[in-house]
Amino acid sequence: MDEELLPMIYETLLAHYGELQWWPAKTPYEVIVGAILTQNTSWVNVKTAIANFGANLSPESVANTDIAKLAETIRPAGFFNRKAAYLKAVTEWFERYSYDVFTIRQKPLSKIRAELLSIKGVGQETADSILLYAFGFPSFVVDAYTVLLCNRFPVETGKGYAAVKAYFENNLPQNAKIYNNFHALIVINAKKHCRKAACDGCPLSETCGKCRLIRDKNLSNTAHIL
DNA sequence: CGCCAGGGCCATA
DNA sequence: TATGGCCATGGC
Repeated sequence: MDEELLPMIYETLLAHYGELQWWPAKTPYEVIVGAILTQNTSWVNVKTAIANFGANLSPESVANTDIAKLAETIRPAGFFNRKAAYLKAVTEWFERYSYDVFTIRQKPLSKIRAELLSIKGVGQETADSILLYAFGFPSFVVDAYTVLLCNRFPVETGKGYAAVKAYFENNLPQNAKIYNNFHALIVINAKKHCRKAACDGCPLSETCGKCRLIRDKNLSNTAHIL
């Protein structure tokens, strides 16, 4: 509908939080591990699981770790039996490139994305998170917070992961740095303001449908009292 | 106590 | 293609 709405949301969040250049991880491989572990799981639990690796958070170490022990290491992240198998699978894929991010970055985005999607345990969001945050490809990440945001603004993205992803990529410059920041900003802001009725102080309160709803309700309550 | 968190797989229709 | 059950922990 409004061609400028999405860029406006981005600029508003950027002005409020600044450049994030995100993913809380020290290495690309740690991004990969985090992307698997955070599937339907709070980041607090993921942090605990990652801390359990100690100095063994490397693809070589994971490849050489017994899967039962790996599962025990990541236990706090939940779904640990499945995720241990997923970590093994994605690490095997990474090994095909000798754990070398530079080599991967020379390949076409579409090829790497297809390979990631063929790995058991790597769906679209996880694939895009890895592409964008571990490797720096311009591949927009759609998550639950992104859909939440879209539902509260008059943006006609269409339904399904691919449609939402395409909407963002078609209405923003195709730029990894912007995709990186925007998704990070969406997550940070949603965690801070979209839970319960925590719209107070939300930088998007002027245009967000839910923020406006709550504001109008409060106004009518006040008016009623007066 | 129940709900849910930066999903994805698999069986079923 | 589209649901629904399942996986599991920890914070609130």
